[in-house]
Amino acid sequence: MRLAELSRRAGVPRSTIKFYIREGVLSAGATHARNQASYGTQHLERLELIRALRDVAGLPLEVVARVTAELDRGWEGDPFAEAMLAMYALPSRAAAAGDEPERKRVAKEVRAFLRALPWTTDNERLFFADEIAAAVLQVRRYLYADFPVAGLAKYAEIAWLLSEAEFALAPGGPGVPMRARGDDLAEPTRRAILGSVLFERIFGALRHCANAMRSTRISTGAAVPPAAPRRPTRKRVAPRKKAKR
Amino acid sequence: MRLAELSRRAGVPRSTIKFYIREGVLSAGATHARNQASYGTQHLERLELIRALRDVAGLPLEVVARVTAELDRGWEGDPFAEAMLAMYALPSRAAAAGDEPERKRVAKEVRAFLRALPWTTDNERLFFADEIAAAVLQVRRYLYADFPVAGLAKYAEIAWLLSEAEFALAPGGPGVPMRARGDDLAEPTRRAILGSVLFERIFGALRHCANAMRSTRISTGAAVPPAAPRRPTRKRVAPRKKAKR
DNA sequence: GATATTGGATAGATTCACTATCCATAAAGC
DNA sequence: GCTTTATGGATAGTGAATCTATCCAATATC
Repeated sequence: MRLAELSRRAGVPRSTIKFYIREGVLSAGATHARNQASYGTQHLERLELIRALRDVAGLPLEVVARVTAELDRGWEGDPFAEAMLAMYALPSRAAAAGDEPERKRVAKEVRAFLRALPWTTDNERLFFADEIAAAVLQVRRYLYADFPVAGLAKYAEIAWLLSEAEFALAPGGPGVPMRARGDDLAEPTRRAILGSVLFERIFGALRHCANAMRSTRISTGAAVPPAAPRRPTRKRVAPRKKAKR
Repeated sequence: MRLAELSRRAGVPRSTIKFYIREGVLSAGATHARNQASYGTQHLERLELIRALRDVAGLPLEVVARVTAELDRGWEGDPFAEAMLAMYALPSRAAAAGDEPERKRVAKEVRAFLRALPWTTDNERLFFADEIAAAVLQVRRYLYADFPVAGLAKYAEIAWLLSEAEFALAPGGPGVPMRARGDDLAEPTRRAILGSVLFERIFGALRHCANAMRSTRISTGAAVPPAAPRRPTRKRVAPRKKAKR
């Protein structure tokens, strides 16, 4: 397909597509003459991923570029690894506090902490240690000067719980099967990446809500119901029916 | 204190402070002559909050302005309500998908869902319903065309769990007591707001990590340890009463 | 051969968050 | 009182990020 068609189908202006190619988030089409190039469905898919990442997560193009670069350098045999590795190019909100040696020290501590978790796999893929360390340093800087790395334990536990829920929801997972949108495009990689950012958004909103409710209960003296001690998770059977459309 | 001193103490350039005042994120000093104004500690605190919100959460100034406006219109008697209401000015990543009526319909559904939760307090403060509805619409648009509102249940449960952990950590809460940084400035409101954004960052990093580990385990066929079935949660000794202040 | 479209290059637009300069006025030091 | 310095307000400029518009010669299509 030609640029014009790609533009029309993706709903992105020609000039923007050219811009994306210039910036390296989108690969150039196959040129077979000085001013003739053709684009494939992979360009369309990539374009949709870029827009989603920008619309939903508001990621800067530079980060999107890292993600797509990760996607491009082939993990063909292993869509999960592919998606996940791409996803870990995601965060890097950088802006860590503290000086270099301190960051290194905390990162080391965090790695040790992560390794001690029951669900850690290997030692090499602990990229996030730096990210987590940066967050810890910010907490120390702005909130609790002596926040211990061990204070992450509860959060780690809950994060693992949340990842269970997220994966259960993935089509093919143990959750309720759902029809994926645009099946031809919704390959696992794209779904994994989008799922990560979309459910981050959902969960964030629910978290705000929970915090509000808890604080209201506390300040009005109302009873604060305990966090569910993991009841049998009743409704996994049928009851969850449809939604519209 | 004069502008120069405020600037020096907060580590923010004079021109930036003036800019913040112009933009309405910071209130003007008390002017007692055409070119004389004095600033109080509340200006210093506000300035530090603004910087933290920008550095840590990367919030756009417009959102910071909403937060500070919320703070300024007095909830004096109730620091919790104050902090929380300010915090709910936070999100609004807007950019909802779908048309007006659809959004309204989903928001209504979400409100009903929230009201049915065991921990919802009143019906008025369901601001987040719109935010959550927007997120649901994005999930439907980009991922699962028929994602049901009921699919939020698991997430809501986990969010409540997380909010428990967050509140337990607050100084004065049942968590490990920690020394707050700069006690004179760390009034409850500031701590609540900063805590919200900081722990969002921490938890997000841990979540990425958990997802990575889970996906690695799945793709390599390794055992996937179950999310803790809520073990006795050892340190719950004194049954958790109200939080600080 | 006439017309329209293409890819590539370049320049402009827009927004955001500052930053710098100017200036009449007030304060501080002498 | 007089000089120097600092102040607040206004205005303009900067730089990054993300597009958007225009121009152009080469190519495609009729």
